[in-house]
Amino acid sequence: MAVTLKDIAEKVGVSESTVSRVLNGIPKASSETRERILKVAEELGYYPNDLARSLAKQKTHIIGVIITDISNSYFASVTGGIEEIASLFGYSLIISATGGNENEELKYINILKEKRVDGIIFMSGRMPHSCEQALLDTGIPTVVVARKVKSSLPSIHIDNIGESYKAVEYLIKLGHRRIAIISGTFADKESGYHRLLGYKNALADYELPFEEELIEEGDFKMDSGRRAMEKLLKLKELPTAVFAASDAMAVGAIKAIKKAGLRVPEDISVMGFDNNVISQACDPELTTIGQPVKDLGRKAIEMLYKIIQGKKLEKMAIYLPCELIIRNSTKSLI
Amino acid sequence: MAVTLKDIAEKVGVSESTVSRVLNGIPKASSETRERILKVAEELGYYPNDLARSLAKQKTHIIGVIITDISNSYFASVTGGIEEIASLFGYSLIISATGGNENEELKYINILKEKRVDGIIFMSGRMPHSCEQALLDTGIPTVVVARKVKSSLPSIHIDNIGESYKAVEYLIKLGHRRIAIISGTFADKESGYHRLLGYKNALADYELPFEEELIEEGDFKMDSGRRAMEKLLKLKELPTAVFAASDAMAVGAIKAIKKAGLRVPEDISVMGFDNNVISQACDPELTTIGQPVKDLGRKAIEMLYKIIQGKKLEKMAIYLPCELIIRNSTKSLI
DNA sequence: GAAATTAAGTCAAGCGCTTGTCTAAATTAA
DNA sequence: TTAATTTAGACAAGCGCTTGACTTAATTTC
Repeated sequence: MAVTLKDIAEKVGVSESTVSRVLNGIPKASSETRERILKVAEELGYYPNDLARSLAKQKTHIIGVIITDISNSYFASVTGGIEEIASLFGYSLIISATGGNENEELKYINILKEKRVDGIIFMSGRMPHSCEQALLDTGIPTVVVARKVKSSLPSIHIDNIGESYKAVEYLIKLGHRRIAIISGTFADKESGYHRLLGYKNALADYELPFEEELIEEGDFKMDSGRRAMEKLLKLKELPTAVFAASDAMAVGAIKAIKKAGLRVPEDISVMGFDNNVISQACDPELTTIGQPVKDLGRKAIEMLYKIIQGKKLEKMAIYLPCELIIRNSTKSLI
Repeated sequence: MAVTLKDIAEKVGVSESTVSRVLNGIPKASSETRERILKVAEELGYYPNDLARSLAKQKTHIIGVIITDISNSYFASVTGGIEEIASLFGYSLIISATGGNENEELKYINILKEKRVDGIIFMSGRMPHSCEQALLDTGIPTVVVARKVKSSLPSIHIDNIGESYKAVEYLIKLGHRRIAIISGTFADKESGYHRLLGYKNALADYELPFEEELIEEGDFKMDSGRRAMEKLLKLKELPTAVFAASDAMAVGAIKAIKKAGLRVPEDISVMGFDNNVISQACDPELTTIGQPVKDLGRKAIEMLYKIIQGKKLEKMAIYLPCELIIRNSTKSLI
C-alpha cells in the first residue's frame, strides 16, 4: 500500500540501505544518487514508517503519561507543560487516565511497557506500592509527579507543608489569630495531609493555640468547602479567617459565608490554594497559593529527558516553589 | 534484552509460530504444549512487543488526537470523553497540541501518519483547507470535532446557531427586549460567528430591533468580557440583559456590572455559554447553555471506531444538543 | 483396511527500516 | 608505479511478531 524504501530503491536502481542512509542524511552517497533518491522519494510521496524504524532502532520517541483524569484542570495543566517541552524534544505523548484506580494504573503501565515507550511520567492515584514496583520493574525511565515515592524513582513536587505554612503565616501576619482550615482528604497522607501539617506548624511557630473545632475535612471540591464552612459558621466564636486547601473549597466556603449574611473579607477572610481559573472568577477574587502547574510538567519531562539521555540527575526529588497571590478575599485586621 | 517469542520457543522446544499462536489463544496446540508454553512465558516474564506486532498486523491500536491546547478546559473535557471510550475499545491515545497553528497542525498530521495511527480525531484551529486536505490524504479514518468541514470528512458539532438562539429566546421570554451580546471572535466564521447569528435570528423571529450598539466582540476570555461590558455600560439606554458567548466572558461582564455599582440579575441579567466550571464559581451563578463536552468526545470516538471497523456511518455530520441551565444570573421582567 | 479428515506443529516469508561488514572503484600518498 | 586510503554502495542480518502453506501423525469414515 504505502511507499517503502524498497519501492524507491528499485525505481532508482540502488540498494535499500543506500536509500535509507540518504533519507537519514548519512553522508555515504554521491550527490548525484542522493538527488535522484530524494527526487523519487518526493515523487512517490514517501514517508517513513515509524513503527519499523522504532523496532529497528529500539526507541519510539513516545512518552507515556499516566494521570488520574484528563478533564481535571490540574492534570490538564501539568500535561500541557509536559507536552510543550516534549514536542520540542521530538517526543509524542500517549496519555492514559486511570481514575486513580490501582488496577487501571497497573494495566496502563503494562500497556506502555508493551508499546515500548521511551519514558513514563506518572501522576495518578496515591502511589501504591504495587505501582511503584511495577514502574521500577519496567526498566523504563520514569518520573513521578506530586506523589511521595519510597524507592529510587525520581520525582517532582511542591512543598505542600511549606506552602501551606506560607499561606497560614500570611493570615497570621494580617493579624488573624483565630484561623480555621478546611483541609483536603488527609487519610492518604498526600497533599491534603501535608497542607494540614503546614497549618499546624504555622500555628505552633507563632504560638497560636491549635483547636480541633477549627478543623474541617473536605475532599478538595467546591461542595465540600461549602458544607465545611456551614459547620464552622455554627461555632460560638467564629474564626476571622479560613484557609481552604483548594480554591474550589475556598469558593464553596465563600458561598456559605455570603449565604449566612456575612461578607468576605470584611467579616471573614478566605484563602485558597492552587490558583486555578475559578480563583479569579469568584467574588471576591481569591487570595491563594499559586501552584506552578505548567512548570511541574515542564520540569518533569526535562528530568525524564536527562534520564533517557543517560545523564545523571543532580537531585532525585525536586521541589518547585509556589507563589503567594494576594487578591481580595483576605483583609488585614491590623 | 527483553524476552521474545524466540526465547520461549527455544526453552520449550517448539517453533516460534506455535508460541505465537498459543499466546494469542489460537487453538492449534495440544493442551500439553499449550501449558508448557504458558508456564515458560510466565517464568520468563514475557510480554509482547507491540511495535513488532503492530508492524506485522498493520494496525497500532492508537488514535491520534490533535487539539489546540490541553490545558484548556474545553479540549480537556472533550479529550476526557474520547479517552473514556477509547480505552474501552482497547485504544491508546497520542495527543498533540498545536496552539491552533496551521503549521503545527500539518506537522502533527504527518507525525501521526508516520506513526501509523489507526484513526485521527481533529479539533484544532480553524480547519484551513490545507489541513483538511492533509487529513484526507492520509487515508486514515478521521473525525473532526466542532469544526466546519467542506469535504467528506465526518464531523461532530453542536448547533451554535440554534443553541445561541435558544439562549436569547430564553431571555426574550423572560420579558427582556433590550438584549446585548458579547460575541466571540467572529472573523473565523466558526462558533463565535454562529452564536452571533443565533442572536440575530432570535431577535428577528421575535420582532425585536437589531441594534449595532448592543453588539460587542470579545475573544471568549474573561477580560474581553469585562471590557465589552464596560463599553455597554456607557450606552445612554442600558440593556436589561446580556448574552455572552462564553461563560468566561459572562463572568467578566458580571464583574464589570458589579464594579459599576449595579446588580446581577436585579439590574442586568447575564447569560453565558458552555457551562464550564466557573459558571458555578461566580456570584451569582450563571444561567448558561451547557455544552455536552464529554459526549462530543465519546461520540467522536464512537464514530471513528465505526469507520475503522469498515462500517458505514448513518450521518456524516452529527449535532449534539445542549442544555439550557437556569441559575441565578437571569431574572424575569414579567 | 484404505482413504479422507483432523490435529498439532514446522517453515519461511513478510511487515519496513537500520546498520555493521564487505567490495570495488577512485583517490591519495610515497 | 604501487600500496594505502577513501568513497560509494551492496549485502545481509536483525528488530520481534504474524500467518499462509506445508508436513506428519493420529483419528475418523465407510
